[in-house]
Amino acid sequence: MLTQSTAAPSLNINRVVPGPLPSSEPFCGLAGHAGLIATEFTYRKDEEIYGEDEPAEYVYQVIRGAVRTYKLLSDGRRQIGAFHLPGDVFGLESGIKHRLAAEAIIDTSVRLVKRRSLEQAAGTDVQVAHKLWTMTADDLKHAEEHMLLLGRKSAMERVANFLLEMDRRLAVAGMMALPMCRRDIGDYLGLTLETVSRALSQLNDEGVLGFSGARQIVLRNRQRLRNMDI
Amino acid sequence: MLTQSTAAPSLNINRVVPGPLPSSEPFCGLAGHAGLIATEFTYRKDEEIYGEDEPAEYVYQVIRGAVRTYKLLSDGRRQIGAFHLPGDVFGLESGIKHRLAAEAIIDTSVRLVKRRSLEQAAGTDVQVAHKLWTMTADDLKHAEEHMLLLGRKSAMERVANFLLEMDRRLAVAGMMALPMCRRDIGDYLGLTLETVSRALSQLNDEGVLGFSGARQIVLRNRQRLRNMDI
DNA sequence: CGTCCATTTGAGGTGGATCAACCCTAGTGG
DNA sequence: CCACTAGGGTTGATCCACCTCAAATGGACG
Repeated sequence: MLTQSTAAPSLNINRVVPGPLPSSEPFCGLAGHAGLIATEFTYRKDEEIYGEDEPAEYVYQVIRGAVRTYKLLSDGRRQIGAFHLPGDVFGLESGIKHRLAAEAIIDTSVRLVKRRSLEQAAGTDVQVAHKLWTMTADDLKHAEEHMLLLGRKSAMERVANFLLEMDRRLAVAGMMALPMCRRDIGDYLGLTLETVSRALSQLNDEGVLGFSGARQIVLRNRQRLRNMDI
Repeated sequence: MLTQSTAAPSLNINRVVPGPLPSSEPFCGLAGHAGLIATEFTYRKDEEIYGEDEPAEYVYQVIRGAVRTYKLLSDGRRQIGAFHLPGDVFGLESGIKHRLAAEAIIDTSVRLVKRRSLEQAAGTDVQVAHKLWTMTADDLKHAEEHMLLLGRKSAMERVANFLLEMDRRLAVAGMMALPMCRRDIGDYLGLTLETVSRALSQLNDEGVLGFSGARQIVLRNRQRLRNMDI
């Protein structure tokens, strides 16, 4: 129900587009490095990129589209840990396995490099090693803030927080086009999709935001949202 | 109410006991390194070790006692991110500030090293750099599992999870002596202290655990707890 | 022995979940 | 170009797991 992947991505060899790393914004400042070959890859909407506990062979960067990483309980309950948008790196592990699964939310292109080559580079270049550390530390910072949200914030505070986060990350010209559905938002915020929908409707009624389509949102009063977010 | 620290720890110079790092289990394999000086320090119950957003000048390792790291909302709601027990490292940041506050839960001794000296060591030694990364990655793994707990698990599942975690980390001879109060447990699990108490009472009634004092717990049926934890 | 907290237990309230229609819109095919 | 359909989104009604408020109990310590 939650995952509708149709084929193991590793089998879609025909979609692999190898190439050198571009010198502009190259995997967050990791490229120009001996032995770092980036490959491009495309996933369709809802396609699995990797599964939980799968060997972590690659590190990914979103080029176009959006990705959700999540954990599942045996009865289907899902917690989305993060949404990854163009420019974001995901799938970076210091251990041997991925600890969350990853799926494309919409049609998505990623750049990927072999984790092994990244670790080799880190073994000879302390700058690469430092970059790996700070990327993981940034993920930890996000997780720590999200624990506070999940453990202690009300539904409205969570939704306000989500809107401000997405506004910051993907608004163009004051408008954001959300790639994810209400269920994804709920599974990110520890709520049901109905509760998310009700909170958004209330914010619309209060004039804090405006819709032009369920996933096209414009924030009209960011300060009110910041006050809600505490 | 939540913090009853009586003095800034940096002022308690009289309690500083400088010394070289012992060669056995030395700061999780980081010592024996040029320029890494470890200092010992003691905090009383409920004393603040560092505050949220305070400059991250030191990295700490618990020698004896227990530490909670947490975030606060402006109205006093608290989310404890982790409990740190003897051997655990905490306060390691790649950025300039601590993103959670830290307090001693009971009288606690820590070993501390200057974060700057650790980063210098990492700048010349890739093994140190790698160790910093894996320590942060371990914290991230814990945070990811805790997000699933906070976002999607029931009260009983959370308490079962907590008991198994503490059993693993601090049980001696099948018995655990919890250093923290019910409020701390609640703020760790995103519950109230009453809900924690009721769950523990129910587990006691069902024979899954036994008390010998409110904080002295023996698990009698770990498998039942594992099933509850999903 | 009395005081002070921490903990337990009880009673009742509520925020968000659940269950159930209904609606809207994009995509499809005639 | 429009009718039909399916999936996502909204809204309403009801329920219940956990919270809140309150009081009793227990244990540690002077």
